[in-house]
Amino acid sequence: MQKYIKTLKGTRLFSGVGEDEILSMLGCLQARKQTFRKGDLVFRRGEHIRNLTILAEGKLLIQKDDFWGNRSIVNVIHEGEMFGEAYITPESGAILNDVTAEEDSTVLFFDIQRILTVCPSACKFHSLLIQNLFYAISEKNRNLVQKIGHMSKRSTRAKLLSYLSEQAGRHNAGTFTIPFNRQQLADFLSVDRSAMCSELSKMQEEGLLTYHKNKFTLHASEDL
Amino acid sequence: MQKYIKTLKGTRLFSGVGEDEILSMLGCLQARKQTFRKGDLVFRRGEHIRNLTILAEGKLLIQKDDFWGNRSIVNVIHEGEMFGEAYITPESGAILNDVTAEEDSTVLFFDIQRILTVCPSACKFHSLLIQNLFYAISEKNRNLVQKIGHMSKRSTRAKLLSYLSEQAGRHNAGTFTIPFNRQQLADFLSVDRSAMCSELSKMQEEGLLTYHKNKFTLHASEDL
DNA sequence: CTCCTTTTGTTGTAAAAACAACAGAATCGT
DNA sequence: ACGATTCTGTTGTTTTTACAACAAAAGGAG
Repeated sequence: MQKYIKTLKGTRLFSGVGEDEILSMLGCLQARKQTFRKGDLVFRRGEHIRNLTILAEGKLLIQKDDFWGNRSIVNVIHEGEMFGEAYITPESGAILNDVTAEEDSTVLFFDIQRILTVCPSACKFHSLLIQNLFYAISEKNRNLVQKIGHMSKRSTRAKLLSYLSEQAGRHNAGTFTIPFNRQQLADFLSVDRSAMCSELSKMQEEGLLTYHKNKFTLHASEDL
Repeated sequence: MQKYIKTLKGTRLFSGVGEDEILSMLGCLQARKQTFRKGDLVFRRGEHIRNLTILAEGKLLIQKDDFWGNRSIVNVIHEGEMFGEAYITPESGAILNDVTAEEDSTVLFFDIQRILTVCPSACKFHSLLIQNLFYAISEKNRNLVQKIGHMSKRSTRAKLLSYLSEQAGRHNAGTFTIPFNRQQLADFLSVDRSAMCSELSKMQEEGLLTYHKNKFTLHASEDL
């Protein structure tokens, strides 16, 4: 568990909390860890979630398959991010999506009640933790809204441009690497992979962008 | 302000808090109210949000227009719901969407820091309030994921069915009223209005459903 | 009630996406 | 290094959607 203290220090949830405090909080929050192999299911649709979970290592995909076999990738979870937290509340039913390990991954589980309940003997940093929890889930929320922004675009090209320019903004650079392969990007934007591939080709031909594997470079329109 | 105590009592945020306590908390949280006429902007894209806001009366739409003039409705806010909360955090920039009053509306503003900061002299129900805040924003999150579920469907028909069956589930009945007119429903699902209208016609013709204005009835497939 | 505005439904056409099938490239395990 | 598998790109066909233009219905204001 010690091994992940540094990772936790970098997470939204423990932001501002010192390593020593994190160590003591791990006990207070009844932390538990579990490892998953690539392809394993971390949560399965229909499961009831009782813990706050953080990805300590690896990469996860939140995805949903409908009964026509269409897969939709709702979100990617990177190292240090929290997930499944929206389905911990009493009024929420079971989780509606599968969470699968895209790489070998390590997940930490925390007792949510210990975080939400402010007892008199609370750790010194408890209040900060609560604030961080609020900030973290707010960020999730904003990400979902942004994804909706991409998906709401009418054409595949517009969806791609919306997503890619967001990524460029996030990396603060015209060149960046995306966390998806082609099929996954298509599933994320809810478009057909092959159609998306050919659209990417066209855009490259037209000089809008260049790409190789997952590395993309957007070209500014040189008009002035 | 007194007038809205009963409404507040029914909200997620104040769930479990008595009317007397709410009254005293209103002061503690520095509540402020503002009214808007139909069509007014409650928040404008680019604005920085500093308060937790609850809709006390009326109906709001969270929407975004891109520079091609396509409008996308991200969400509806009904009476008693919280909104804009994801953009209060320090790391979030300005809000990315417009929030407009779909009807004459009354909005209450609360000081978020007073909610998040657990001081020793905190109101008795403060801990409950924090828990409720977490639950409320979690619910928002689940709603966004559900919307993504609708939008991820490939065809207009599948999007409609996904949305309508969710609504049926929510109302726990095959007959229900949706909070959108046709244009708004199209903007919510990100499809063309006229195409959607004709798709609805076809579905009615095929006996899948019946509708009149905003009132829909889904017909179970009578196969057995 | 009547006019005016907004909303809803209809149709045809042009554009775009989904789908399917395949070839080439990259990656992985042994 | 090898074959097997997965990933990426290409193309042609079919289906669906967007778009535009208009008619019908509903709702509001005076």
